[in-house]
Amino acid sequence: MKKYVEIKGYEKDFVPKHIFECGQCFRFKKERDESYTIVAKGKVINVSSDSGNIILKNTTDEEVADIWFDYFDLGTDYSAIKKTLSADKYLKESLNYGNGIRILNQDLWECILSFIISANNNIPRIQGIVEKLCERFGDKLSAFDNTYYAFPDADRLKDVTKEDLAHLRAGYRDSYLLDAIKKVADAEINLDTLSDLPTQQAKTELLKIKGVGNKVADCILLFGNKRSETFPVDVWVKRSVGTIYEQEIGDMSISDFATFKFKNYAGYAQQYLFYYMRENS
DNA sequence: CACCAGGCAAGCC
DNA sequence: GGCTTGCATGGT
Repeated sequence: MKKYVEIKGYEKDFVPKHIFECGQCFRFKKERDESYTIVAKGKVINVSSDSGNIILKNTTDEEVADIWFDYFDLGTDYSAIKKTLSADKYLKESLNYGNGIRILNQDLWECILSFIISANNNIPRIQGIVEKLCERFGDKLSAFDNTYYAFPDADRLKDVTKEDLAHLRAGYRDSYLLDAIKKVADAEINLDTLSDLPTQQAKTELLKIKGVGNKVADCILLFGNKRSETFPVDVWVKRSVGTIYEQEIGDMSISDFATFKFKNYAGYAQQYLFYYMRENS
């Protein structure tokens, strides 16, 4: 059986380095050949690009159709997004810098726990904590002569205790993780139907979880629930947008202003901006 | 030894 | 309602 897939037609809009290192996802490993090995959707694949073609190793055409096409957002035309957003002169530099970024459609549950962990934390440490969570509680996966671990679902985690979580070294976030696990495992929050709700209601549901505030909820909605109109505002984005668009914002919040201004492309704009600001400050 | 990291909850007013 | 403060942990 063929164990890799080559996908043509994404010449300018698929750059693995920018996709994985722009801060949206935490479970990737850069290999010596500049490819990226990732664990997602309970599977391990290696991602690279070769003269404009996407190369996915350890997968099949069927999985591409069922999983990876959606995960990599391959149905979205990023050239069109960039063309529209570049009408804004302040975004041009960010769009150029982050060329080839795509907003991944990640697992909702994984996003909830990952972005709870992300609060007041730095990216290497977030990655380490998420990895330890998977090693401890996730299913073992074998690929590329190595062992990897899937992200554990809520049911698998439903009986973990604070003591179990202590080795993650997540600090005060332990109780937040436990609250998320409880509310989802007990179906107090139904993740299967979250997509059916209007964005504001979906956000209200997520805000019931301790440790999920405005910014974390927006990240979950954007990266795990296809809400591309959401615009997560962290310190970097706040500083740049707040000064760039000072005249236009008026009494709106930065987030509401961005959704008003960029509409369904707000989430994309945010990610280009965030990546550019974080790498160039 | 300070200060910081993709914020948040709790406690004030 | 908006504003301030404390916060586990590990790196610099």
